[in-house]
Amino acid sequence: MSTPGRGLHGHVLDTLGPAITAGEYPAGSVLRTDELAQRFDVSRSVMREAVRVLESMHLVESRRRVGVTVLPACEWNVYDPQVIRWRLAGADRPRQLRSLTVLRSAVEPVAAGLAARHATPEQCAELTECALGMVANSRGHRLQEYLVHDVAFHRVILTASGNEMFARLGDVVAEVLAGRTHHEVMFEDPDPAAVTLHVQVAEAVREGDADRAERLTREITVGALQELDILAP
Amino acid sequence: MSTPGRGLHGHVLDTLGPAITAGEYPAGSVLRTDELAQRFDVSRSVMREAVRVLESMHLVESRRRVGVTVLPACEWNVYDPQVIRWRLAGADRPRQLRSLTVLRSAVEPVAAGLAARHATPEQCAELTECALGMVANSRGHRLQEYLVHDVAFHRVILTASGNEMFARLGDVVAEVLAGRTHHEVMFEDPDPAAVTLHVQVAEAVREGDADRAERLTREITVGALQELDILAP
DNA sequence: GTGACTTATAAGTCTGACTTTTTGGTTCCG
DNA sequence: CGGAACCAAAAAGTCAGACTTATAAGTCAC
Repeated sequence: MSTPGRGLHGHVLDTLGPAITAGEYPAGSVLRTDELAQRFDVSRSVMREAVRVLESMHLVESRRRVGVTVLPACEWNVYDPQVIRWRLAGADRPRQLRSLTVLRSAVEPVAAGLAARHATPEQCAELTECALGMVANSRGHRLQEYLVHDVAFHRVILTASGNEMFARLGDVVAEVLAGRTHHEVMFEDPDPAAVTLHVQVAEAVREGDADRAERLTREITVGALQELDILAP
Repeated sequence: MSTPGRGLHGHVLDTLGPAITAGEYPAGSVLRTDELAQRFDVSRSVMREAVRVLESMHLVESRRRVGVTVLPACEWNVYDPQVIRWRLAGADRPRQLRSLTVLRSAVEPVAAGLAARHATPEQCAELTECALGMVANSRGHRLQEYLVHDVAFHRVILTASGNEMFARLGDVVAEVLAGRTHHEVMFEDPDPAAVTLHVQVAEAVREGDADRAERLTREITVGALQELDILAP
């Protein structure tokens, strides 16, 4: 996915990144650039570039006379799309999926409210189209087609909010929705109530009703939380 | 701040990063590694490491026979703390501050609600202490001392939420609060109502009243939005 | 045991030669 | 005139090796 194998250092990252985020090297582990270079059969220059990238993600720290130290998970740049992808591909996928879903539940309602205020006519149209696409594919095991429209729907909401930080979460939401469809629950057709909510959100945004858009989106995200059993007992 | 001058490539980044995020090189601009290396008087290896880091932040893209192309702002990893710092230090500081404040307004109330459910006794105590510290420094131009406790308060909330994604926004919130105190409004003592709200949030969290904690925190963030004139007419 | 000194180590840096990919032009044929 | 195949240049990518620098850790004298 995304941009695989953009050079040798990319290949190294595709191996080291997942290994570190999966906890294969516990925090405090020390690696040596030269040894890694040998192990991956690349030159030191290439290895150094890879380490620099890991360092910019705060996955490791490089210090003279010590080596490359793996940092504790609380230091990681968990918003880096690459890190998110690595973690979703690894062992703590469930944990990551929960974190992201909680984040969604905080952000998307507010984004929907803002979208109701700022969405352009084109975005409103697109939103309606997505909602209709969801309806059209909500029955008969058309999960793949449903997913496409679902992802597009949430992307438009986030973009139309006019907030760049929200907009950049589009990929994250896409990943979560895709993950839900492919690996987790959802073996049968999507919940009709959720579909209806999406249609209503599109309505609210079109009519510029920020409060209603926010409230309805909150219902959607509450549903997402419940699917993962994230709720007070 | 943070980790300045961690090697030559760090110095290059400290110059190139701000320049790019400030829009000094418009999207699509093409740079050449060799030329940059000459300009910064470093070897190509060092320059390449710097470019790799910028690439991992999606600020630039490096392609053979083309060069290093500056990417449009919508591609940037705007959650990267380094990128946030660069942008806050640059020309679109106001815009960045608004984006972050809106993000806060979405995240913090939810985080407070979760904190009410998950906070340990120690965190509750710390929270109360912070609130008291805010009260104690809310009068008599003790802005610096007030800020310290304010930042600590929000950090505890985000951490106590138990969500790693929220916890990592501590630095961002700190940056926003500091920015508000130093550069923007706030030449006089903080709003007494806001101080009271913080005390009440601490109460609500201590009592495990998630709804109240969320509602009160929402009031705090609404205040922050209003300070920046972000509200519907 | 404490402090100053030494040493070994691993990252950091630089240089130069070589490889690979890709673009844009050129040529040749239909 | 237009398109396909070809070629050459440009810039990133890779590698190997020599050298520098910071620093953790060990050593020794006091």
